[in-house]
Amino acid sequence: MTATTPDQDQDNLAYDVFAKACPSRTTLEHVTGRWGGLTLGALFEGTLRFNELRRRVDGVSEKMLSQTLHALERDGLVHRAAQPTNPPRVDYDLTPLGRQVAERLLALIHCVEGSMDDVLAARARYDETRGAL
Amino acid sequence: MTATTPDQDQDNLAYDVFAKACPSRTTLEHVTGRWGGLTLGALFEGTLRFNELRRRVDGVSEKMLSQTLHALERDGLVHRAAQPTNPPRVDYDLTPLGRQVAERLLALIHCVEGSMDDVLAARARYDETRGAL
DNA sequence: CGGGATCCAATTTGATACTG
DNA sequence: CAGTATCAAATTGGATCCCG
Repeated sequence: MTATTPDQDQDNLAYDVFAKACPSRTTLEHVTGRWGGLTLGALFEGTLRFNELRRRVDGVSEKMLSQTLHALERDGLVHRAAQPTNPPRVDYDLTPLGRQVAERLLALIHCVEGSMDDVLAARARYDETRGAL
Repeated sequence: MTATTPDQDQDNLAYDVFAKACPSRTTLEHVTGRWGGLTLGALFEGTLRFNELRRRVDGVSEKMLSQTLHALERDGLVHRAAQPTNPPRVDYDLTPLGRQVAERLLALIHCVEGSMDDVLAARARYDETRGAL
């Protein structure tokens, strides 16, 4: 491979989230957004139907779930299987790509959950010293 | 250490992001929020000053950066070192905890960046089939 | 049941201006 | 330089109604 591709040396910077206009930024936002992350997390455990998902992701509205699901489906992270029965039944599950992403996301989530004691302690300290000043 | 702490067996579910009222949810939002993630990512590479950070995180406003930084500092992920010089100089860097979290976050970011070709392809497919319907 | 469309309220965000 | 304060605009979020 000659030097035709500038940024291929070590970091694969074809897409850079730090750049305002990069599409990776919007995808990252779908993934890490308020509901995107929880949705992926829920689906990581297995296939779910719309209302199951809604119950699992505590606090999400129909609209937001629907919207989130569309974005994730469009990005190829979630697969939607609609069955033409009556009443209708639609199953959602992760694509292989979605599974990869969700894995990293869950690692992050668990890391945060596991550090909450430290976080809470830090908050208490911050609030104290700030009030004492 | 005796069995005084109930949830230490395997999953450490003392904090559950899926629960609406759990503090871990707010911390996760600070971390994965629009600017939190990019800020942590930028600081992972090294100490930065306020305006350096602002330049690095393309598109962030003063206000949002300031707000983001406060939240992350309060959560104990970012350390703020202000020097009483003139002009003032303030250095930001990650705490050990922040480093742990940022590592997972970057794994996620790189995973997404590395999958963008697939994502873009999926989007094109989605938009097509949708327009054709 | 699974959602789309709509309307409205609440939040978030971003310029801009100002301070130490 | 490193922020805070303020205000208006953009976005998000939710409740509701409706349809297949």
